[in-house]
Amino acid sequence: MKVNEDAGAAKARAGRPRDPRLDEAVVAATLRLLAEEGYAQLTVERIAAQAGVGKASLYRRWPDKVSVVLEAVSRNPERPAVPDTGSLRGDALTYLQTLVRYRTQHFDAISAISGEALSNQRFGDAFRAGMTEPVMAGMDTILQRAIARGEISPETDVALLSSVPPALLQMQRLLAGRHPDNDLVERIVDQFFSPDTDESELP
Amino acid sequence: MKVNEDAGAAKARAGRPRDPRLDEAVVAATLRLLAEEGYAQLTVERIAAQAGVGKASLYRRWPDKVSVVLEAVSRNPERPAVPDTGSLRGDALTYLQTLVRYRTQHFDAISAISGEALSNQRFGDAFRAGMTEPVMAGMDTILQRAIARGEISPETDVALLSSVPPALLQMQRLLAGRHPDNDLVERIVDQFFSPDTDESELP
DNA sequence: TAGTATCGATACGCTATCGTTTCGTTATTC
DNA sequence: GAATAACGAAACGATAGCGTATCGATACTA
Repeated sequence: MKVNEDAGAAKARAGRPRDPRLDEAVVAATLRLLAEEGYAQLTVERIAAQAGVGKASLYRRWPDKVSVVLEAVSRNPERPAVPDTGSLRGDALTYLQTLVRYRTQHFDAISAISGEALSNQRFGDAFRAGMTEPVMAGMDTILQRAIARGEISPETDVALLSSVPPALLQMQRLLAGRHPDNDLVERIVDQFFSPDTDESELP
Repeated sequence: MKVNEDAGAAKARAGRPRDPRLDEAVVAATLRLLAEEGYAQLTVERIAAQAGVGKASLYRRWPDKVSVVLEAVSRNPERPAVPDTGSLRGDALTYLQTLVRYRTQHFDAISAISGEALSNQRFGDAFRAGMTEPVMAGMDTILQRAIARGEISPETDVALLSSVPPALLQMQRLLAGRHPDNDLVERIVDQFFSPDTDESELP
């Protein structure tokens, strides 16, 4: 079932080879424009100009504009390691602060296409690939460990609780118009990931 | 400081008067198209056709397409009364179930412009007018009452907790692709608006 | 050295859609 | 009944943006 001589080897063809840095430049430019100006303002010409790339090179790699956008937002950039500080509060704080620090632009770009995600299958899949996978998976791990330690009830709705940080970070961004900061992360952790600060179990 | 003869009275002019039902038809059509097909697919021609209205009548009322969209999403439709069942759990359950039942389309329309809200001032304001005002205000009242009754700590971050239901309902809509139902509302209420079901204060 | 594929730049054709205008008709005031 | 303004329908001009094609230059294979 061999596909082609160079399908696996990926080398040895006549002509000038493609510059792999152009792929990255286009993706980065797309994310930046999406985050800063929104999907409605996004044009192929502006992506190419922002990336310092000719339109032809872009269309050599992707069949149309939508495909560029979908790949850009569903690519998973550097994923922060899930911390293991020994407490739910510590883990959540560390993880969320790292996320906020390194992935603000990516979150904004995802938000910029969220409107289309409701009515368009491909955008919905890209939204999930860019949001669920990298964010909620980490929170899930953190919560499972907290349950194993006995910090929170085994009946905790982990899936629901995992979606609280990304949902609130995005919502506060929309409501307040500012990027989330460490203060907001602390409020979220205090309210939702600090077992029993005000009620019980003080031994 | 009189503006015009009929500015306040709003009547008594020559010629056929405008039909106020057309305003409603345009707004309703805009919300429906936004919710079902997204902002990127929205055109003036389709709004007019969906509303059964000529384009001229639309442009007689609004200066451009953006203004139509902004008015449609920031109008506040029927606002459900804030219930007073005597418990946080009962209030939250009743209020959120009513919201989910009656305002799903409006929420989806708001989501459809949320991408633009990040990068465009006017859309940001419309998002807040259509989301913050009608939803979080009700949750705020419910939580203040719960604090007064002693159901939850006075140090509860009310603003943050108020934003959990709309944020989670929208997020789950994006993640799961289905409209929120009573089951999801119950999970949210169980997890975030049911004081101390699994820890303490059983007398 | 010949052949080929990529590069940025740029011109091109095509389509979609905005916002305007015109038409004959209808509702209201004077 | 004359004047006026809104009504739906439809044609219109203008523009923006997509995706393609062409250019000379460049980088690689054979």
